[in-house]
Amino acid sequence: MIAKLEMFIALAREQHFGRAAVSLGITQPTLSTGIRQLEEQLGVKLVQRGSRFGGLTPEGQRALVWARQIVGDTRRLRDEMRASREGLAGHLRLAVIPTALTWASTLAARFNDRHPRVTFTVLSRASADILTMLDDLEIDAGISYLDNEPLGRVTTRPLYREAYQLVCREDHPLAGKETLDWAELGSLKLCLLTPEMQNRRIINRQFMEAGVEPVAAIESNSTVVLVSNVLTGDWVTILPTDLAEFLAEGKPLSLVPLASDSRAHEVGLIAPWQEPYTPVLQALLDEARKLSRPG
Amino acid sequence: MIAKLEMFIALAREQHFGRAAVSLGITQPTLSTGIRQLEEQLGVKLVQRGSRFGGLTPEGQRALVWARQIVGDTRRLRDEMRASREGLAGHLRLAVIPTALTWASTLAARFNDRHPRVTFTVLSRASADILTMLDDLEIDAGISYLDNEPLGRVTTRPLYREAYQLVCREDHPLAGKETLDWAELGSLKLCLLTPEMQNRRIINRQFMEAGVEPVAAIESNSTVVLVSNVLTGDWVTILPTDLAEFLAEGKPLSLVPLASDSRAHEVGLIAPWQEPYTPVLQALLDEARKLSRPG
DNA sequence: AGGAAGCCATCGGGCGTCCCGATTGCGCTT
DNA sequence: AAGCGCAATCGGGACGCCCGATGGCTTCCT
Repeated sequence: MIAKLEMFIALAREQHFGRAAVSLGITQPTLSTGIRQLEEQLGVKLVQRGSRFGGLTPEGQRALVWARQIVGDTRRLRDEMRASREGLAGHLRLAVIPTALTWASTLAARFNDRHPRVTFTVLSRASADILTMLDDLEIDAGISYLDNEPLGRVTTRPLYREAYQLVCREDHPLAGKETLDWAELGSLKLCLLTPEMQNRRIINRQFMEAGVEPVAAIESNSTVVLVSNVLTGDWVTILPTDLAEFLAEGKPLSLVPLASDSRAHEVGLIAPWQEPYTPVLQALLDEARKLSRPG
Repeated sequence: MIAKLEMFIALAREQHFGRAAVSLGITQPTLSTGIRQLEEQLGVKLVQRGSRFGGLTPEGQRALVWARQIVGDTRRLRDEMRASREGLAGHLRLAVIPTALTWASTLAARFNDRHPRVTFTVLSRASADILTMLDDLEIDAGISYLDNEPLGRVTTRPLYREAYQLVCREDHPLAGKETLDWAELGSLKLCLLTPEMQNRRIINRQFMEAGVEPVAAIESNSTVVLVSNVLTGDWVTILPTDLAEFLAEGKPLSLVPLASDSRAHEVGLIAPWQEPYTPVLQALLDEARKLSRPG
């Protein structure tokens, strides 16, 4: 039964019988009969079929909610029993927005310091992906913006509020200034994250509120691209403080704080809401609370 | 896996391998190996053994919480799919404190009127039993006192507040009085519920606060016994209003309201907390809300 | 102290179910 | 009309589960 629910979840995620089967390490016929049996046991059609996958039925949508809960709880049961057997041990999978990667690494490092037998996978993902990955049980927790997208059934621990810095070469005209207003950046050669990333949308909003409409001539989904671009020419970029300091370290770059928005965007740890918490996740939430920086 | 979790839950409930097996309709060896396999899969000893059942280990206690959740969600998944197949249909099992039985019957009747394909089992149980039966998934909801025992992870819907009446024969000296104080009952021949029932403990407290210490010469766990006793002699009993009116109807009995406690004890529907709710349970909670009587 | 009874673990056999590779059937594209 | 991608179906081998029988241990009773 639980195995079939896992098949169902994988199918809903992949939207494709073959890929779902591969992702589970089974063959397509096995998954096909598994789904059929699940439908028979529940007495409901879960999947719209017509010689290819055609989405979930409304019943399938509802069943998916329960399936995620059941499968998730089963994994949590296993995890907790392993923890009670081996002490705090196991593997935590995190997905993190690019601009919070340095924080994620700090969190993981501190946690591993305290609990050496817990290992980590840290993935860089867009904030919207993080929520679906949480739903699909692909990750155990995420780090993302807390105050924007509808979050759903999750627990959050604030970590910090994003403040932004202009990053430019040391020989750039703006280098060395004390602070800058967003309005002063309207005419610069900007390279920024791609617009599907929430960080970019936040920056866009800041510009809009300042009344300027900048052109990002170079876009990327990687902050490394942004910074290396700044190094090669008279480009500038805009990055959150921590990440800016990290990437600029040891390079001929200058950071200029940007006028900070009083209601700056809050970034924090996001974990599935559950009752009770497994020891590992509880410890991670505790660690995040310790790490959190007011303001 | 789920089957084994059901075995585990049954074992925890029955505290006995043989009885647990019988309650599941399987043989004792099957249950025995099932538990062993569950322990192997989780890598933890769940049950204290020594040629007979010796209770759960601490890990077993924790695992039991998850097991109940997983098995409960699985049943809810099935229920909801059946509901979507056949409309609101199914079976609801309620456990109800004896003094609320008339309310339970009203609730069940109204609900069945609106949703004819939902059938009911209504059990009369002590309030403490109701909570363990909820935990053990033996019932879907209960009706009990809301403001006394620690309730745990449940949802509640208030139904009414208990007010008490003295029940006596029409030819009894007290018959026909407007009201009575608890203190005036100290010397009467009382028959009351047995002390393990919470209703009796509430009544005891009322007496204690009134400064009298009555002797219940006849005790029973059935309100029918109480009333039939009142009928046969110069006994009196004390019952909540609704039940008193119901049992006294058509009999030569007289009801006298007792000075009501301002913080009278609240009685209501109790269902396991869950997210989301199944359609049937949601409908029951809605019905209870409609039925609820302020005051 | 000895016998009996209760309780849980283990054993061996029969049956059901699951999984896989191969193949078929369907619909869309070219 | 042919090709291709996708999901369903088929047949066989293996694994796991359940049962009845049995054994070892403890506890209770006499």
